[in-house]
Amino acid sequence: MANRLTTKDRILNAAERLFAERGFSETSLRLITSKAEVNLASVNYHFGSKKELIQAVLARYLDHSMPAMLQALARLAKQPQLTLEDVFEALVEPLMSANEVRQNGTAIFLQLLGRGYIESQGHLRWFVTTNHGEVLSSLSRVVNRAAPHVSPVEVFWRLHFTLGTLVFTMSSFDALADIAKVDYDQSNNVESVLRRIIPYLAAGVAAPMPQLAPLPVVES
Amino acid sequence: MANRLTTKDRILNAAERLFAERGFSETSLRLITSKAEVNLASVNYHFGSKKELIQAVLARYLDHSMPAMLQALARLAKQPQLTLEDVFEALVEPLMSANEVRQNGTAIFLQLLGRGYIESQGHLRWFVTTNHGEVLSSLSRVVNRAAPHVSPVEVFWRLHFTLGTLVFTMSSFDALADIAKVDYDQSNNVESVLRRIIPYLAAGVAAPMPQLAPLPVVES
DNA sequence: GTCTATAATCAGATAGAC
DNA sequence: GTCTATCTGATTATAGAC
Repeated sequence: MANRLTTKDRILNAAERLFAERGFSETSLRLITSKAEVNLASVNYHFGSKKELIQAVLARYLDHSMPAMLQALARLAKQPQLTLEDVFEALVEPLMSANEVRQNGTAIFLQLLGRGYIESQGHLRWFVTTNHGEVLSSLSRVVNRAAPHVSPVEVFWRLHFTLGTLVFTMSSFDALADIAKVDYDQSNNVESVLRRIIPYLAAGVAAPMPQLAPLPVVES
Repeated sequence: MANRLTTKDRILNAAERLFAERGFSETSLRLITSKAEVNLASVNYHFGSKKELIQAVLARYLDHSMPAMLQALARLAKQPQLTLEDVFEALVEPLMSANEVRQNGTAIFLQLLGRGYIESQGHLRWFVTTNHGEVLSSLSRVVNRAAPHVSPVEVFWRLHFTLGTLVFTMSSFDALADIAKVDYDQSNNVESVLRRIIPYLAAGVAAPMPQLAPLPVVES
């Protein structure tokens, strides 16, 4: 034992890497336990089921980053003047703090989040929104104050557009960074991409309201 | 037979719906063939394997929409004056033309595309980029002309941010449209969301260049 | 082309010895 | 807590009759 992590932690560490890289359903418990060098049965002993392991992996990041997010948002709420760039800038640090959980934690966290939303593992979406919905509503309020010309429902849409930008980019981070290096000789790490993304998000969220023709009836 | 689609088409139709809704690996051939009301073995007879079925499903949309995209881009390239809103507006119609392939085709197409990129089914990424990479490079050129203050490498990043916005939003379309209806009493269909997304994308792509500190060595 | 039947594999979960 | 061995069920794919 001595200089070795507990079995539980070895499982969590191996699982989060594999889940982020390959997705939840593409990652078998057998693969996890072999990478973690622990016994297959230990997953069920420590976590009960694969579903609960997935939630435990995500919880480790959510419990760490969401409070940091809320704090940052609370600080922003007190600020008298507020631009959208300020808002998104302020969220980088809480996101980067996921690197304290683990090396490359920020990328892993955002990849897991994206996979959680997209693999319609119903239980995950429920798990995230019921435990951490406050972050989104708090963010909505701050954004609304920084961009008062954007209606609340439009803020709702644009924050989800923003989430899509973030998680998709992080899911493809390795491939995209490779192309940027090969085709444009530009080096990037997770933080540089996050900062590269900020002006894009800020400008997008602050864009003029769309002019939509009235909807025809029915259709979905 | 008479008034009944061929077995091959019945499989494609059932498969694309299920793949778009649930993802590729979460959709078994058994589920597909039962929804399509055809025999399980017919998938392998007509397509050879699940992998090839996935590619055939995507190909039907790519072969239809990508040429339309290229035409729209060619028209744009000839235009003397060009704004980014023009560019993205012009792409809505080719995207909506996927509805000619099938009811709700646009949403299905974008969901499939997103899942193809995110479920690291390596073969799919390769399949898409080798067959239709020209669309991206053509789009890059047009965008670069409409927003000359954005460097080519930044255009590269921002178009991928844009792809993320699109596919993530469409993957979550039903859930998001539900929330917009319940919480904000706002009805939406696929086209209205696409048009809602345009100002966001246009503003994001046109945003001022990021000011980045020089990168430290190493790190990924 | 379509069907039944089945092969071959792999998944998550568990019983029970230690 | 950890291990081996195994259960149970699902999956893709195929052989072979019709």
